[in-house]
Amino acid sequence: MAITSRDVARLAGVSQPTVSRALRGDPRVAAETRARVESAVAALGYVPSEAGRNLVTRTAKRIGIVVSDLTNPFYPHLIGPLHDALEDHGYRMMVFTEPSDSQVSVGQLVDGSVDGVVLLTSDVGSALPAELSRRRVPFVFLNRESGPGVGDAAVVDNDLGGRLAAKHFTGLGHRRIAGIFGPQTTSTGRDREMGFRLALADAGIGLSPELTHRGSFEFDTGHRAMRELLALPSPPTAVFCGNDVVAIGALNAASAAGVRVPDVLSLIGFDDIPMASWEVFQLTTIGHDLNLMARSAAELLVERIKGSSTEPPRRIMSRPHVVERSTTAPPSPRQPS
Amino acid sequence: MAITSRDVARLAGVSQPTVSRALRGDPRVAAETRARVESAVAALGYVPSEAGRNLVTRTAKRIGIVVSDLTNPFYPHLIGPLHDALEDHGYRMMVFTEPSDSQVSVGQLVDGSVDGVVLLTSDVGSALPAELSRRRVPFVFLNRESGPGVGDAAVVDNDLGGRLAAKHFTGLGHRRIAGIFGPQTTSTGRDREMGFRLALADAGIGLSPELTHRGSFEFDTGHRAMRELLALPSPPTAVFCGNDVVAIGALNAASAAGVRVPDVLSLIGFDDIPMASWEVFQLTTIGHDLNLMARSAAELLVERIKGSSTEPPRRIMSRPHVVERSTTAPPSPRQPS
DNA sequence: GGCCTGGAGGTATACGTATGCATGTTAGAC
DNA sequence: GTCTAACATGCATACGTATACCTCCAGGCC
Repeated sequence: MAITSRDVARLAGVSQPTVSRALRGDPRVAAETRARVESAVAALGYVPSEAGRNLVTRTAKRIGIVVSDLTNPFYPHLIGPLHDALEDHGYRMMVFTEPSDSQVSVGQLVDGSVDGVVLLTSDVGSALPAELSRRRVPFVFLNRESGPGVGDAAVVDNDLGGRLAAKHFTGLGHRRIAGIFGPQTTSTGRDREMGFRLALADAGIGLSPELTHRGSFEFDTGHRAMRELLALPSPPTAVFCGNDVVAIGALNAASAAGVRVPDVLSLIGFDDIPMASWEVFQLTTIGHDLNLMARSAAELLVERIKGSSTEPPRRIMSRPHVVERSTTAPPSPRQPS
Repeated sequence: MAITSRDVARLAGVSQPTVSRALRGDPRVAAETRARVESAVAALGYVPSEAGRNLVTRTAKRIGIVVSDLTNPFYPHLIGPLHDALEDHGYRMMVFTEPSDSQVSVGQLVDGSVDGVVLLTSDVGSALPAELSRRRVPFVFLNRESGPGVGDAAVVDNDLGGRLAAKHFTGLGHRRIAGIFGPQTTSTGRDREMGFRLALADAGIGLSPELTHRGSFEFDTGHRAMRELLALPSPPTAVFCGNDVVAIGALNAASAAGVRVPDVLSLIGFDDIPMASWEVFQLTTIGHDLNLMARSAAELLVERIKGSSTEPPRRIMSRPHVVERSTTAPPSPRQPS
């Protein structure tokens, strides 16, 4: 039914392998022959079957992307650049969305249908990376990692980011400070919290349990936690959020409660997604280059695919910085510090 | 290098075809044999090569998704449910992102690497659907369509949605009304504008050029257009936006200009994405079931793949409704109507 | 003018799976 | 006890491409 290279060969009056060679740019085929093949290809509208090619080359030119939730506004900002970077290398993108790594059907990643995998939402200690290693399927962590030295990774210095947030708050004079952190089971959640806590401790400030919230990196996490924080007898004057999406949830809860930001409440997010700069938010945040991080992951993965699998893991860690907007200010004098 | 069904066969003491049959659930293989095969599979960690399978079955169990921009907050709300619906049918998802249909490399869609295609961002008159038809690659339009009867489609009644918006405005007493529409080259942009204009005309209200803006369905479109509308000597009291993302851009511009919504300005969006219900927006909008629309598209496509390609195109059109929140109110008495 | 070199393309085959057909074995029927 | 049918499995092959290897031919060199 479909047109094959054999049909092209017949029309061009050559053998099937010559068609293959002509199309792959093999220098051994004469210019005149190549032209004949190409016109036959055009005449028939021939497109090489990738199944045939995959089988013989043992290569799919496809990369799997494992991500837990596409509707979270954060991930598209990584997946977009990732798609483009992979495309530059001739790879196409297959998306696998499951609530957690452990629910990803490993078979789909090790059946040869992808040449490599990008892990966006792996938990600490996830079994998936180990499984991929065992099967010799190249992979790279992007944004999150499941542990040190497990594999190539493109991440931001989360610890430093947490510290920067803490210093920004303490520098403004805040002392009653809260955190709405990401899950302890994620490297981003854990490291940002750790950096934040350590830098607060340097300033002699502790983080009591009532001022500590944790949850997935979603709008609702920030929204719910902020409601609870505002209901405290003595609410915090400053809140650090695990990422921008959480911060925006918090900001909405504050807005709903009629709490003015930054007058009575300061907020810092993390990531500097485009939404953070929208006028209604003007979110002060810990920024880093998402685009670059995604491209770095693509580069790491492509090199891992090309190179030997025995090279030690590489880690590209970018440096975050404070992006000051309008959700941070000195604590209100009305509030006792 | 990799483990093949032949290795499994050797270990289980059967022939390669028996392994294939055992794994595919062929009733002709004895229970005892099946058990032996299965334990050999487990012992070797065998996973069938999908390239081999694809070649012989002429099927990839993969669906291509063509979308112009993943970072637009709207599309993930379709792609998420779409992914899940396709997965329910055993299909995996390949994402192709290009600024426009015409830049999608058609070869990647007709080389047998996908069994069908979902078109999310086709322009009116796009050549891609025709090309897919010609190549007998099943496809379905989701949200947008390139023309009537071109192919299966899951869409919302955009014309009705536009009418509902107009009626809501006129019902509140607005007479100086503006529109920030989507591109005329998209079915959603065109039909929403048409319905809106027609219903306004029914109420004896025209839409002058100065009150008509158009642009892609992005934040910036709404933002820029709203700035211009607010700079008019006599700004509109109500603005209908092509979709929620545009409306949120407009809302931000209004916020930046210190224009109070809905006191002096009413706004209506389209789609009712989750973001529309955030407290800082509380956007009145034309709602419909995005989840259902995505699932409908998946069903249409799967049936098209299974069935004959000669059946006439089917079109599932869902009915939108007004979701009233806090961006609409009667026009301010200060404003001369 | 024989020999060698290199260019151009053909021949044969492999990739890993699924399946039509042939084969062998066993049990049931008469 | 032979014949047959049904069942379980093996054999052969096809899917469409890429590539190692071989062949053929022309031209240059001595």
